[in-house]
Amino acid sequence: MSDSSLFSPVQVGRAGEDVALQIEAAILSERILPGEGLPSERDLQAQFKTGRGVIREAIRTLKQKGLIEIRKGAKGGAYVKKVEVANVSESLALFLKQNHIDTAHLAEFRESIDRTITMLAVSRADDGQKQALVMATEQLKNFLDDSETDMEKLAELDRELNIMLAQMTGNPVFEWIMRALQLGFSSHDFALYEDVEFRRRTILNWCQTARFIADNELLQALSSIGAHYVLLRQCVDRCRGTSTQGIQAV
Amino acid sequence: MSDSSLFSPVQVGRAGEDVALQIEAAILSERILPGEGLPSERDLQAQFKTGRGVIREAIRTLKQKGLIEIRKGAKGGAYVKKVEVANVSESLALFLKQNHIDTAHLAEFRESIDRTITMLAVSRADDGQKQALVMATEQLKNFLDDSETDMEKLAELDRELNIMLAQMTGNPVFEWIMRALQLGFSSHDFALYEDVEFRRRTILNWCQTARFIADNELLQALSSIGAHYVLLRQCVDRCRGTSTQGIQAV
DNA sequence: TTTGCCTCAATGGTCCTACCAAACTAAACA
DNA sequence: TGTTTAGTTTGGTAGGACCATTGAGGCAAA
Repeated sequence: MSDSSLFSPVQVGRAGEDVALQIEAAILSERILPGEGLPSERDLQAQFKTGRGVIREAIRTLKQKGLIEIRKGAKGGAYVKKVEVANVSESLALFLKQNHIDTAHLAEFRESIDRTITMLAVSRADDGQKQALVMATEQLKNFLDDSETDMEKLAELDRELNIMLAQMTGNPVFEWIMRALQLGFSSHDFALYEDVEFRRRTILNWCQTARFIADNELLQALSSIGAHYVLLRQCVDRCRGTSTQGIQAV
Repeated sequence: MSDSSLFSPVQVGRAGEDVALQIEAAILSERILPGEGLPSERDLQAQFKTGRGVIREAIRTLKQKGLIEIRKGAKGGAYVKKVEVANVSESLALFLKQNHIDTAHLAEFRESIDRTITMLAVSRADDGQKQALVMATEQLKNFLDDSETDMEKLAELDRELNIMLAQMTGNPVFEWIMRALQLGFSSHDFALYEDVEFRRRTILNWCQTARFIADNELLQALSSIGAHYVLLRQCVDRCRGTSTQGIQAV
């Protein structure tokens, strides 16, 4: 599976950490490439001159970090893989959840990211991408009058739209941040689509935004983004306040 | 340490995952609060009706996630703690590193964040905070003509400045993102301070930016932020290109 | 009483051995 | 030739044993 002289026996204390660090270093320095497999637990046990439990804990750590995946059976073992955005978002979500993030602060952050993304998308995306975005928003309209709404599908579409927009910046970092944010707390966005009236407005707002972007109307697109977050804030307020309160005009 | 009926025995397959999930759920639902301790490994082993190895692997997973810390000896065990930003940044750094992020794309993202932060800081921070920022930048000047530069100290100052600015937005999300970004790849920024000429310009740029912010000169502050990234790009180009190439005028 | 030392028990860290379950391989067989 | 079956590899689990660390409580000396 892999070279034998890559690792050295463990010295003192926290052997598990040591093993994990050595293997992680081997992966990060690309001495072991994604797709390749580590030696079996029993082989590693021999190479590191340690107990199998130590190896298993190290493997566990690396798996948690997203650096490897584990397969059972013959030809099984730990296989190096590329770290996925999902790992970052899980970590982020955990942090946000345990630290009781104010949704208003989160919304403000997302709004700022959205505005930046919109600016970059308008100035960099080609006409094909912009048309594709408009097309995608048109699909949303199918959910306008659908009484028995498939929320799953709707949320999925919304997510794809956000990511499509992020991709149009030509900068993958924005796409990743967007994916992390989405995975982290899509729950908040759900609220927007739960209520019929908010759903209608949100969908129409998406269509409007896409059209402005396609027409290179930056300022109007930004304005439309702003309207989206006005909707979001109203929705959050409404869910928190007296639930029978009516929707105020935008 | 903790209630006895919190957990239930494990059923099938991946017992370790199951245990980890149950404990994680108990932590996230705040049935166990930060500072409190989990039962000892041997107690958990009894409660979950499983082997000690399984418990240890679960504990390892939670430790990696940053949900608990582990102490040895009497009164030792797993203690619940708040997830720290460092966990998010480590995860982020791992992702960025293994996916070979283009520094130009990263810089663009950081620049956009910096601009947003600056806008919010100018409009929300009180005069005290703004003065404090100016004061802090003045400290940088001590490093202007210092021949034997303490890079550690300088980098630390730079980091604190960025975080101070992020705090001035009044939105903790920006502070956390900034911390994550800093921890993730401060290495790139180091380059700016390595070269004497770049260091001089960067320090003066910081002072300028702080003054503009203190004077509520938003546009000029943003312009100054832009200049910072022009410097950064030049520096990166220079390091990548022929190393003897001179610094072009800004 | 106070201080310093010592012992002891609790607990995580490591090692080992055994067995089970899954999954791929190859031989045996129809 | 195609299918079934037995074997082998490998991770998953169980349980026991011992070590190192650490905190607490007791004991003795000042």
